Amino acid sequence: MDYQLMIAREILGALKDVYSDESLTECEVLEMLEAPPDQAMGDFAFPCFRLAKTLRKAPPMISDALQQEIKAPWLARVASVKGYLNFFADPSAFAKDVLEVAHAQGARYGASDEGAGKTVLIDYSSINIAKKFHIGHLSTTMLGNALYKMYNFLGYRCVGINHLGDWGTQFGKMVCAYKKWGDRATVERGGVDEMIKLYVRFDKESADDPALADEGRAWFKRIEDGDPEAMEIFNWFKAVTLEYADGIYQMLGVKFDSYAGESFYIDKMGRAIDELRDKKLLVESDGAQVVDLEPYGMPPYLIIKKDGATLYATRDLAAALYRKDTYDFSRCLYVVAYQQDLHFRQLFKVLELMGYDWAKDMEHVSFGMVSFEGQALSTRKGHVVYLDDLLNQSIEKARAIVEEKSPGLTNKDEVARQVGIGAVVFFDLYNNRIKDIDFWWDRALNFEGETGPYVQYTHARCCSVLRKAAEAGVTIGACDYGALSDDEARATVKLVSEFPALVRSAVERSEPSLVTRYCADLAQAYNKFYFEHRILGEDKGVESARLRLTEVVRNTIRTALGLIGIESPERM
RNA sequence: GCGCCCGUAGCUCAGUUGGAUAGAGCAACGGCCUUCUAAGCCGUGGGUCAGGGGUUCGAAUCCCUUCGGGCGCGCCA
Repeated sequence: MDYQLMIAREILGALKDVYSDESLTECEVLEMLEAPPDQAMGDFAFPCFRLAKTLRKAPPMISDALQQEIKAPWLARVASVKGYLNFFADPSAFAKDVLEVAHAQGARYGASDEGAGKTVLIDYSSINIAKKFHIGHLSTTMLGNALYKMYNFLGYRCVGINHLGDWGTQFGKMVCAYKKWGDRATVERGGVDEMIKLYVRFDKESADDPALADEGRAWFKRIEDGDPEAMEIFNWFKAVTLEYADGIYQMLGVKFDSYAGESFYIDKMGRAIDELRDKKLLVESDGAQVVDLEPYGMPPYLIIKKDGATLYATRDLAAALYRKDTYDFSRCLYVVAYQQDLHFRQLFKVLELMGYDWAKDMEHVSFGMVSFEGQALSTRKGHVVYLDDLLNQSIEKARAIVEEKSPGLTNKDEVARQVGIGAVVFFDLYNNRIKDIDFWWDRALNFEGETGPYVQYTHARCCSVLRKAAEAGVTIGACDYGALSDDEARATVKLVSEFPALVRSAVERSEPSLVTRYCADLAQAYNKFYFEHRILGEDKGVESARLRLTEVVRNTIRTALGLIGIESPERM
């Protein structure tokens, strides 16, 4: 039963009976319902202020009158307070309702098939070839991963795309450097680090050797022309980078359906350019071909350079067209840092000017910058934190704590990995994505308070209670839901009831942090409940109800953590 | 110079899209394990919601403005 809907109907009925007012729709009343700031004030609230105008009565008079009129067996009481109509659900009936539904749906609680038949494209992580994975790449990777799982949870078909940065003159330089100074075995052994060394050396030496720079450009030309030797080296570099990245993706539990990156669109740009030309959108400006966006208050979108070469923007446009043709998406998300805000506004506008109404289905899911101890990240200055270092340190710390607190565990390595990585991912997804993150080791590796380990710990604690119950031969029988009328249980049940709506809200706003916060809130509510109330060994009905609550909380935490890409160990 | 974003407790941040007394965590101090995991729970202190004006019954939230910070503004990606 949907309490908010039932309450909305009661309100509508009372409005009709008392004032013969039928100006509000069910939907509008539902929208107006809110939660009181304090649980003691009720479970749901209806502010009567907006009605004052149409009814020409003071809000407190309206709430008083409506309060007199509303009675329902599933409502413990209705209070009229300063213009608010506060509804108290019968705690027993409410708990029964929420927990039985959640229990019945199990791991599917909160899920749906509302997205059935629709496809969502998510462009995230999008690493560059021959570059290391550092903390600056974590947000796009984990945000995209979370959105993928969240949309999936609601029944959408998702396509995760790692739009590789695998095109540009720098790769000519790299191949050139390899030909000059590199050898197969060294790169094979050193991987990406070795490629970077080659690139740095090339950069240094070409600075005062124009001939070398030309040579680099020539090698890129060979890549463009599909020269076998150049391609072999280039593709090999790509494979090595992907293998390295895959190690990190595996640690993070991240997967992609496509690795079609920039190079994939090289032969697909012509169509985009032709189309722009046909639609008379391409104009010449200082020798370059651009789409004029002046009427929309934006700088021109550069499609072809003076020298005839294409740009990143050209490939992004080609990619958008290709993706729509190939996947017929209903939404297409770009999980990219906010620096590229203008670029995407331009891209979407150009698509709109091309006459594609699906431009409105595209969204730039932007997020903040990462700095390290107050300073901008800089690979060149060595002012970076590589992701494998971060994850490994976190796992190491988790391992030490597991060793100390749970020496008897048989799967310490697995738990340390789950907790260590969970801490990092939770930290990354904890704040609104638009916030900049200043990375400090002690913050990222904090395992206390509102952190991943805290939530995982609560999950393990639930598991432990349920395990103890099973070991003692206790099963969940008829529940005395009246036993869940205390403040702690009510708060916990309320949070459980809010989970399905919360997931939708997180998807609507492309904001996984809502789920992260929710995990912390639910864990906190349960921990308070756990501290105040004995679960095992109580009267059968009470014990059953509390076990049911414990089981549903465990499931909900596991589901919620799963949505943001964090595992839930059963012991820790 | 122009555009976009941000400014809430000492620090990091929430704040249900305009509602009731602005909340968490960290840090500090004090308390709680012979009973279900103390990676936990409770308590104390801490606020001109950057400043000013406006709209509204009602503003941290919307509008204007000033200040402070970040990012971006053609041949990189």
